[in-house]
Amino acid sequence: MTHSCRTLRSFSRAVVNAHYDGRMPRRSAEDRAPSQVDVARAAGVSTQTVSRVISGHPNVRPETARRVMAAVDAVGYRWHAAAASLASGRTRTIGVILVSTARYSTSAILLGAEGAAAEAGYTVITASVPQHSGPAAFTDAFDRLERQGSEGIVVLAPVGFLAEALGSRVERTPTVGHRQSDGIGADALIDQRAIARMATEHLLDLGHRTVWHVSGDEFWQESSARRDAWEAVLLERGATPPPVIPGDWSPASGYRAGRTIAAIPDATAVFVSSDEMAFGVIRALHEARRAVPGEISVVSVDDIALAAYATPALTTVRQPFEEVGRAAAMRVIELIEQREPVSVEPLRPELVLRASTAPPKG
Amino acid sequence: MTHSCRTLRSFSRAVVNAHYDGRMPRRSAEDRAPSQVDVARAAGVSTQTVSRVISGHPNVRPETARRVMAAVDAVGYRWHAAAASLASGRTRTIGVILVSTARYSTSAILLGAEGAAAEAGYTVITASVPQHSGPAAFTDAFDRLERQGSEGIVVLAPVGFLAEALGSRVERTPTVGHRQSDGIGADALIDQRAIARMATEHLLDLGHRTVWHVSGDEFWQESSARRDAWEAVLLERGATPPPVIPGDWSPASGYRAGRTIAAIPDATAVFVSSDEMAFGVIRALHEARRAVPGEISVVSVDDIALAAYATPALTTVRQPFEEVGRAAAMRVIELIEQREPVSVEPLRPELVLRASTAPPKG
DNA sequence: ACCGGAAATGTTTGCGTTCACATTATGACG
DNA sequence: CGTCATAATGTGAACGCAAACATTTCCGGT
Repeated sequence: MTHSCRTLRSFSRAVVNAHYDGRMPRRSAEDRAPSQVDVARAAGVSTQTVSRVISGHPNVRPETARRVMAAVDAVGYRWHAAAASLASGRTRTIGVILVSTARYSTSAILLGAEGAAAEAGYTVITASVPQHSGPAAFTDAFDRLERQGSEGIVVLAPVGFLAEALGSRVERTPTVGHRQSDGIGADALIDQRAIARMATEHLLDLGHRTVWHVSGDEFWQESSARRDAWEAVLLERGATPPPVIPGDWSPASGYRAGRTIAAIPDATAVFVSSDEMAFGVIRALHEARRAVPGEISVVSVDDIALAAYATPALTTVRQPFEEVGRAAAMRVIELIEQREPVSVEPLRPELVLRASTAPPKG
Repeated sequence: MTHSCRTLRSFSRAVVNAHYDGRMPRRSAEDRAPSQVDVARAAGVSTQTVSRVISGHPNVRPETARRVMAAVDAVGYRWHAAAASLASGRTRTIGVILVSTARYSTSAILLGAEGAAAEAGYTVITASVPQHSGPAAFTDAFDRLERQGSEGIVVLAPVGFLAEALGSRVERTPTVGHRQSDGIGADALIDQRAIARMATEHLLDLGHRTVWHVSGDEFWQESSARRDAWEAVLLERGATPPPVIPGDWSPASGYRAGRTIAAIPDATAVFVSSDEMAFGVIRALHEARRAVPGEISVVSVDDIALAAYATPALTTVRQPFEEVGRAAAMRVIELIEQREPVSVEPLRPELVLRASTAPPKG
């Protein structure tokens, strides 16, 4: 790898390709892969007809198509995506920006997006951004995806500064984020406030006087959205919102929060912003001999596969992650193809009742 | 979407593009995006020089490079990946095939691969395959990735039939699987037998007479590799291997297995093939009033974030998922660039001692 | 048999880049 | 100060495909 001209650093990072590594000799005419020209010759038709058959155009006689496909097999032809992109101006590729923290939700959303994209004939390329990155990392990732030809981009990282970080980029490349309030042209994929509302109301409905809250990583917009909604519900119902106990999505942070809660004598109900944190919370409570749900009820968010196998099994608000991914991908594709959205309904979270909540004692 | 010629179904699925959806008008000369020609004109150099600057070739005078980059900014030039691919014959893209089940390991490995690829200047495209798919789904995914220009492919699905399903494909496109025994040209990324060995020996060393085993989904080669090694260790140490209790990686299957184990009076130690299943096992044991690790020790595999927050905290054999992803990506890239492997060492699993194992009573 | 319109196919051109090779500038050395 | 090697730049062509447009074939209605 030879890099030249460090002085260029100050210029558009969006353009420079840093990975020069020697020339690649052009293949000689003999060992070149067969092209549509070869197929056309073998089938006795024009290259255009070959192109039409390959890309599924109508108006080709079945018999001709059959001949062409036979020729394809005979010469071992393989479609060349790059050439097609160059000629057509289309790549049928969407980019996904994800934060590089391994989590169930990450893979579920990505899988959903990939599936939906594949069904629509699109390919997904990914770019990851280190956790807690600043705006620059996001613009870099965006630029990388754009340079690879993404016709649209899904940002699976609802961070507050996204809209300003991306700036005018979102005008030339359709972009979808998690949330409407990102201001990047997408409808809300899932109503985070509804999640917090369902969780908080569930605890209040059970008879708890108030509900404590372990929040997620402040880096994520979900965290503040849920916190705000939780607070709003409490005020609405005449309860006093206790101070927020900060978390960062990790089980370890949940554990720390759990120790805090265990030390609060009159705490009887907690709304924890993720299942993983809830595991930590419950373990801390357990170690402090505070029974769940006997003394303290816990409701969380996500409904990961393990939620049902916590002790006690977690009552949680399910997020349809895969659907979120599907919806995001479908929405960008609609934007790319300038179609009307099939659905503008936000996805519905769902309260899954299990064993970690109960009415307060007495 | 118009589809024609169903009769073509029988021909190479590897070639046909099913997603014709009307023509896309070619953009007129005015609103066409600026190309290297425009930059060259603005900078007063040849397009070749522009190309050299953009792609980081050496042998360009710094002053010239600066002029070119200024022109790039001035005209708003953006590099066109497809055109470059066509001209150079290289796409700098690797494909990843993954099984569409959302799991921690999936995202961790993928993130690792994406990170390593990005560092080497490669882009990652993904194709998912439904869980429990037959060979056809894998070849389809492989073909999809190839048609998009993947220069190499990472298969994150160590299924037994991979080698035969992929057939000669792996000769033209460098392919890396999880395991050496895939026979698809990759070194073992992680030694599954070592995992089983560490887990089993740990329990035996604690003094247990024998070790029961809850296996993973038979679809995955890991399952049988671990089962074989577990059995081998037992025989080696003069213990009698009890019958395998089948699981499928899910917590629910672990729970079922746990109920089975709870009914076996003399079972004192279990090697569970994944942390998620271990949660299910432990819960079933707990419900059956069988103490862990008091009566029954449990050791599992993965060391997911939640492992430390199970009750009791899971003793488990950690798999370095992200490193696996990195190694896989680096290995394909080495194959693509025909370089010698930087390292052929398989990744080392690691036994993480926590609270779910103990010596047998008495 | 003739006509007209649609279906089927062919011809030409251009997409934006990099390669191979050609040429010109630069600088080290005798 | 001329001579080379080497660095720096330029020229022309090719990459494989689809768009646009041109042409031919087909077929139903008269």
